[in-house]
Amino acid sequence: MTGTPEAPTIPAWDRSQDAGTTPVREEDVSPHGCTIAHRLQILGAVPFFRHLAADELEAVNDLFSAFGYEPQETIYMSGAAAERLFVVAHGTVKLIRRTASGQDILLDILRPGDMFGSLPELGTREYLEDAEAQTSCCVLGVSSTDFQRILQRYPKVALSVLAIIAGRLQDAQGTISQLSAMPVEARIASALLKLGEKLGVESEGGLLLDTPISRQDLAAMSGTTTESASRAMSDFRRTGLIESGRRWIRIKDPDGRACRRPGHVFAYGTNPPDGPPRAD
Amino acid sequence: MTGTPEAPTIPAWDRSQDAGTTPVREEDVSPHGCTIAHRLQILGAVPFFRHLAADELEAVNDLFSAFGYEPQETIYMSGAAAERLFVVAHGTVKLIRRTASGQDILLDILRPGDMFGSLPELGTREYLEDAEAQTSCCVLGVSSTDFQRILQRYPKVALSVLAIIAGRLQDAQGTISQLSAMPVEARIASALLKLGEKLGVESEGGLLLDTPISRQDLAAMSGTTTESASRAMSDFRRTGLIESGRRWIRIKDPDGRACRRPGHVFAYGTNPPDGPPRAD
DNA sequence: CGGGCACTTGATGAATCTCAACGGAGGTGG
DNA sequence: CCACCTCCGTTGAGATTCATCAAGTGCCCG
Repeated sequence: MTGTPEAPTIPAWDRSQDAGTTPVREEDVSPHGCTIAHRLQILGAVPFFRHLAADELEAVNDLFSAFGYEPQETIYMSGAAAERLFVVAHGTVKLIRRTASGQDILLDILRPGDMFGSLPELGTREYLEDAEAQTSCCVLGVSSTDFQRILQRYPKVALSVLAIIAGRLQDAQGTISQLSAMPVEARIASALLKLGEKLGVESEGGLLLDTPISRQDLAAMSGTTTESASRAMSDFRRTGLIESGRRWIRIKDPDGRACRRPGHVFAYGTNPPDGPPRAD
Repeated sequence: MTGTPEAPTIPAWDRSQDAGTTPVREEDVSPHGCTIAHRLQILGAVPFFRHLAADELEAVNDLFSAFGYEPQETIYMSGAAAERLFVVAHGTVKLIRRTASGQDILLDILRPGDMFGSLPELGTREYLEDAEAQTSCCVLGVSSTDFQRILQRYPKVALSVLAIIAGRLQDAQGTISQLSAMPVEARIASALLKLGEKLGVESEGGLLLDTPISRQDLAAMSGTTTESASRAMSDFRRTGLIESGRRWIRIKDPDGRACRRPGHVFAYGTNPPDGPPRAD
């Protein structure tokens, strides 16, 4: 019993606005966001359920349950039995690996429509990472066995899930090569761009990361310390590449009109668009 | 046209034995290893085709072609159109990301039965990594569209592939946390244990890595330099943990009777078996 | 028998972690 | 509404790991 949502905690819908001087507005999570009526709509928008017929979607929907979490609350912990697969409905969720040395690694930040948790037929019977609510959020959960049945009944869903997981594998491999080859400042820049693509919303002055990202989050994404992350961010701010404050960040020139020049730190993309210059 | 095996190169079956003082015997790759007759047997042993009926397997087999490569030969390069999926039949294959800084990252070493290359329905239309023959090897290739059809026709295959890719994602995430959190020596030790699990064969005196692994390979797996890898290996050798020579390695105590004690470098496993000790 | 490659080892310096201290924002309780 | 307190972010100085540069050895192959 270590955080598996068998007995879902009370949703914290009544959470007061966190925003002060922050330009980041908290995702508006209202109680009816997870009512049975709306879950259909949410599941229907999930990439791998998109192609299901209405009645099929309804059948699938019956297998899911909703769970609410408040910020920083644990959804599951590594080591717990991996018996459930989740889909984010509202808010954002962090996937974190805790290492023996006490250092936390932020593997991913998930938005509505993203899946996480246990994948069926996977050898592992335990979660290998922690899942934690980053914002006030609502997730839909299905048992592994039920999801397994869904995959068997609707092959197209299985193919979509495969594509998603394969994409994540590619991303992870990109992260591996960055951790191996790039200096801290470039890794932070790369993390910012990745977050921008994923969570950015256009605002006057640039891409605003629409969820509270701390220096520690950036450090945990980049395999460094909060101090180093802070130093890099200060540099970027001084150079005018970003604006930032307490748990909010705006990337001033995401498209790289001024940034992605060769030699510049922001030139490091997530995936090199063209063939890498071999060093023969 | 940059290395896609449209026109497969001549197999180099006649390659003379590389073994000198090395205890690593080259995989015995004979020409008939890839004859049509034997391909059925090979494909039937592939994890995700194992459950196909004989006639189904035969139909699938017809879609594959065999390609032979000699050591260090490129199977495909990153940036090339990703239009083919491969399965290793004989030998071993390295997946390598080449970074802009010229540093190579060794993502994986693949054994017979392992798949690599393009996954269908995946957004990417180009390979993101290089695939290179590590030993003399034979691979079976199928076009992405044909593989897509296979997946659609045999849902069980799709589920198996999903499980495999999901497992690789977990591994990759483990690597990420190691690169982020562990010092060089521990990363090398961890790489050795991973290789041991994957490529090790019992031999008197310990687990012998049954494929030629250079210091540079270890460095590229661990995100460090050949010099650092060499220093770590020298330490391990002095401590009696391993034996090694020119492109061969024997792990003397893989089960960790003497090694996996707490505090020891070899205590770092690939995935922590029990809940991580939080540093609260 | 010569050259190249894999490996080793040492010295140096740069990148980055660690430790430490400080300022401000936001939230809490009086 | 103000005082306090905690957490986030910042910055500096010192310690440390690690990459880099530079030789040097032995094995294998041509």
